[in-house]
Amino acid sequence: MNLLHHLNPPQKEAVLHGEGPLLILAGAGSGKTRVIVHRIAHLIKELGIPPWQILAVTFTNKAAGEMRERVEKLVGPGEAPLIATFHSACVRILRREIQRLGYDPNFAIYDDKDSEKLLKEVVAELHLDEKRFPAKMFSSAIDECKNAGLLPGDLPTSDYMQEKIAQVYTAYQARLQKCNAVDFGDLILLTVRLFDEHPEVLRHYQDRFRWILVDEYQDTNPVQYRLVKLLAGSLRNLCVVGDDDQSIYRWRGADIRNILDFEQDFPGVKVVKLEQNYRSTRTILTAAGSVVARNRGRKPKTLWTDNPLGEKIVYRRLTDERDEARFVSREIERHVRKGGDLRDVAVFYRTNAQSRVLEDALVADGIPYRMVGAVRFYERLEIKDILAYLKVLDNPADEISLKRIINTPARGIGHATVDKVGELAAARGITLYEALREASSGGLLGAGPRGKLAAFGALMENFRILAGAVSLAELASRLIQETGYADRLKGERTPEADDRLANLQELLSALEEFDRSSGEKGLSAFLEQVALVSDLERSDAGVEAATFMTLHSAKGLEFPLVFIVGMEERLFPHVRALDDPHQMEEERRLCYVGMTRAKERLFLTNARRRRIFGQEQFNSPSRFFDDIPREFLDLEEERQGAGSSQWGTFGRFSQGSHDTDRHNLAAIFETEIEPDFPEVEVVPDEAEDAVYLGMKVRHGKFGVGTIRKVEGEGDNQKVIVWFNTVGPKKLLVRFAGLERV
DNA sequence: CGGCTAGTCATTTTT
DNA sequence: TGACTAGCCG
Repeated sequence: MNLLHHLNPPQKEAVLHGEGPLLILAGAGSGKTRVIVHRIAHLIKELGIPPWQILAVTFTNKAAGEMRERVEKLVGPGEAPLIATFHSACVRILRREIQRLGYDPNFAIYDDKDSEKLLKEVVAELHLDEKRFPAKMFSSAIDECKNAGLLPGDLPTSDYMQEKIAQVYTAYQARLQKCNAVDFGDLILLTVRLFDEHPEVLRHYQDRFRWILVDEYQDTNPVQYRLVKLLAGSLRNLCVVGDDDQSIYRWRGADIRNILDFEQDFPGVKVVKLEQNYRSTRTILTAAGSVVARNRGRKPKTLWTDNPLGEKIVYRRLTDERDEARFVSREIERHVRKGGDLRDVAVFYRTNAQSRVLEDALVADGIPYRMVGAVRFYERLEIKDILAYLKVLDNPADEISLKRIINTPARGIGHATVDKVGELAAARGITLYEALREASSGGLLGAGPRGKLAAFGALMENFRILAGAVSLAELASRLIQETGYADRLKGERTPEADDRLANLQELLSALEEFDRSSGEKGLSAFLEQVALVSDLERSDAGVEAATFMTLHSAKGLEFPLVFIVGMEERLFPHVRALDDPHQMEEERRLCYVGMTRAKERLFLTNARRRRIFGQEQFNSPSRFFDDIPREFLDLEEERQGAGSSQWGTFGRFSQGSHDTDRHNLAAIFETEIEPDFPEVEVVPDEAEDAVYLGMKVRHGKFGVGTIRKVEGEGDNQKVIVWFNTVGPKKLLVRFAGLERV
């Protein structure tokens, strides 16, 4: 197979580049992944590089998975190199080497919640006032430090606050180490520290990974950059791919300078620009480009496309957010009526709070949707509880998990008891788990608590023995039963408790699957996957439903039909960005990312009036409209033949005089639109035999319910179902996938 | 221990 | 406005 066959000249150039640093500036929709995948295949198949000498790094598991799949298609199954996220690549290294830094190889990985809990304890121990020094503040400060690659000793102690942060950071790290745990930031930072402090280890990995590729390079933070630079060493076979215009994670420590200054940092670098877009219509691409073109800190580039001009971008200013949602819902319905597929539709918003009213509207119209990044499976209470048991079995030093389960379900071990054991542990310099055993025999506690601790200790010891003997699914199943966790939930007899039980069942299925596919890799491996993957691969990706997500999670995706809602000043761009030019540039990039997700049709909407935190707001249209050439927009007023001449002034506004101009523009954008989209009139029809009043049905999302009303017939038939969990829902029978119970 | 209430806080969140 | 949480009381 000819690897170069379907590549354009710059793509070929990037694929064929040999040794030495390579920077690929890949605009939106320019075939970036295609280039990386082909480059990897080229290294292996043409240059004869052994796959194990190649390391490809991405930011998400999803991206890594996709890339691996595509590489395997080119080089054959099992022949792909290590393609991993930054975090999982680091875990791999740390599992082998972390003893050099004073941790055990079975270290736990704390998520944000776990580490904040630990931080709270640290703040309390240092007798700091929680009001003046909230744990959250330290949490983000420490996170920033870790992103920047700073150890506690690197912090300036000039002012009081800095000093406190350094103090808490130091104590926090000590506590983490005592728990034999690391947080997300540590995964990267400890790896860098390992390389700094143990040059021979670094040399080993430099020798191993001779070819390195980094995807989404614009999102790397300074430690990640340092890590990459260390690994690339003197061979400098480093290929980074990114787009400065799509850098939207500055607030999380991503440093856009990593990509802007790459050429200075790696003299002699080969730079390839991928500027042909294969995704969007010319209208969409040009409009998006004009929004981001206003930014100062960007690499000059011009995206172009051979695609047709396509339809105009629809702009609508609606009365309020509910009206806006109904508009979206109606347009989606129209798309479906024309024979369109719901999987082609995505709705993006700036803040999660906006999703709710959209959900309501789609539910009311019976249009199925799925929300990306909503409640994560592994973050559910009951799942975290059972996982905490597993974590203690795997790593008894894990104090946070131990404290979580010691009285869950309730077994009469209160705070006072735990505190006493904690003091004992501190005094003896042993772990809480070890102190447990001592306290359950010594004279520290009264007979009651002592007995309860002893019982808990015995329970855990039994499970530890069991853990070595049975499968993970079996272990967890017995854990759920024998700790009384299941009984407690069953006793509640509420829909919520039933949900929880169902979730636990799902956890068991995930464990079974892991037992089957991973070949006895064991508890540590499973917990690691949980920590790093954060969500269960849900099989609903192929379900016919519209997709809702924040603009941030939209990066890397594409849809034929895209809605961006809430295009208003103070919402998008967000209020917090209004007085910070750097943040404003990021908002612009975010807008660019959102718009360039659309392949064929783009809808931009906003609301004149919006309730935010119970407050009415009247926001003018987003300033991003200032930069979209007027001829690319479909405004309703145009159809009515009004006001088009006013558009001559469009686009001339300078950033400096924004506020007054804003009002002019707002006036221009006030378009005559039906204030309301009334509910569809429907004729009840009870003769239909597929569904009937009073029928008990099950819905994939809402569970079991009873049909209270049937409306319409054929494709448009709707039912109102009274669900046990969520109450009444109106559903389109065709889509609801109702199952008779 | 657990259930309630009053007070707080509200951008985005790949791992 | 509404979701979450710390702290109090039964």
